[in-house]
Amino acid sequence: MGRTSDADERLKDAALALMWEESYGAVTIDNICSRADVKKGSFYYFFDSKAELAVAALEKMWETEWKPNLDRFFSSSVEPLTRLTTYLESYYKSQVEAKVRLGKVLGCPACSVGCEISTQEVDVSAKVREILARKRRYYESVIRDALAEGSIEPCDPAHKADALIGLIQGIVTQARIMNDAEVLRHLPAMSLELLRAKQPASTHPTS
Amino acid sequence: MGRTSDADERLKDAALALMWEESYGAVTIDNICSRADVKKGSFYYFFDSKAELAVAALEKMWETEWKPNLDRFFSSSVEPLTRLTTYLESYYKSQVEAKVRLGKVLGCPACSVGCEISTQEVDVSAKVREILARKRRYYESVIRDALAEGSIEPCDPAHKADALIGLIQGIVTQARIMNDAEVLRHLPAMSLELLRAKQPASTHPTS
DNA sequence: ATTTGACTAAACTAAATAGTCAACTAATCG
DNA sequence: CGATTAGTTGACTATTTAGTTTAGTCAAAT
Repeated sequence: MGRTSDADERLKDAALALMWEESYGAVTIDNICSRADVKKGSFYYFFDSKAELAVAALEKMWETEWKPNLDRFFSSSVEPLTRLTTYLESYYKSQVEAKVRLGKVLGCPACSVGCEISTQEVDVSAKVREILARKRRYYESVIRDALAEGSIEPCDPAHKADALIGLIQGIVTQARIMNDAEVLRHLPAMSLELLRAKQPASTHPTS
Repeated sequence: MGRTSDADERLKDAALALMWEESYGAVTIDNICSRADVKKGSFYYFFDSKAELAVAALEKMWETEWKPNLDRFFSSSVEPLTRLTTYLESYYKSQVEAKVRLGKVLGCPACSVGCEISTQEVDVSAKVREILARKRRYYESVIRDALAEGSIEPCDPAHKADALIGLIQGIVTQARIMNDAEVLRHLPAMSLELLRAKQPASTHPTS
């Protein structure tokens, strides 16, 4: 009953976008409200703090963006290594697009925000870790499937996943720091090499 | 003439420590002043803004910490791959120590701050990039020397350096996000594997 | 020893920011 | 319809923050 609203959704969208384009600390509640076209009173009607909104925004991002996207690319019907390379290629493209649209390479919001606030905001950190752990499963299953299929050299899947995640996150962060999407261009090939893929696998030519 | 002061040095030290333990955005000029035991009037006597101080603090960090440390570990008198592994092992130890001392894994200040402010503070970003580029040379020369020596499989040194830096930075960031220094434990071994070192090389047992 | 310039102290202003509140509006249900 | 619940608004306070000012202190060079 009563009236309904999507102001809370607009707030989550605005918060995510601003934290991503700038940083958690640089964004104020006023900024978020004004971008969402919501008054401060309404903000506090829905959320108690910026941290609480950030947690909700990250969860929404997972549910509406990351998960659907990952499910699409990491479908079991696709060859394991192809899941990975097509995903990373699309990642590269999306960062190129962001650079064109905003003049900035934004990288990964979970990693950026997580790195920024891990020593401060406990709840936000926990949500970031949770989301990164969910994403990890996709990578790990690629490795297991590739291993079963024999398309990569034998290895310990958990350790390889650590290394792969590290490499990807590191290169993505590098791209943000350098504000240069081209850093991401060789990421598919780098990943395959890290995994010791037996064949070149279907990656599009990369220079 | 006139008197001398080390207030500016204390400000740089305080700024670096705070940005590292928390984040660039979470730290205020008042925080820095109070940690450095310097009054705001003196702050503005030496620096125009937090950004300017941050640039000076990062440069000081390079000059007094990073460079001496890197020169020590990456001495040409040491076998190329041993330079890398001993450096990474000491990195692991220092992060374990930070965790004990502060209860927090801090990661790399240049990467954390760089990632946080790359879309906002132009001057600080430029300094971060400069410092990361200087550090890159040490990695690249390890790769070239290892290649010349035949201790790693043939590769393109520049591309390998990209991947190695990505991996290291990614794992270090991961350690900060997870607040878990153990993430760094296998970094020496991971790096050797990424480089395709021909022998196990002198790494202490890991796992 | 005095002068000069480097530095400090503390109190100040102005702006930004977080957070509150009570009155208001609109949708829904009986 | 009118009552109820859900959401909105703008004006409000209190605090934090950046940045300024001015008078004064101290150390070194002459």
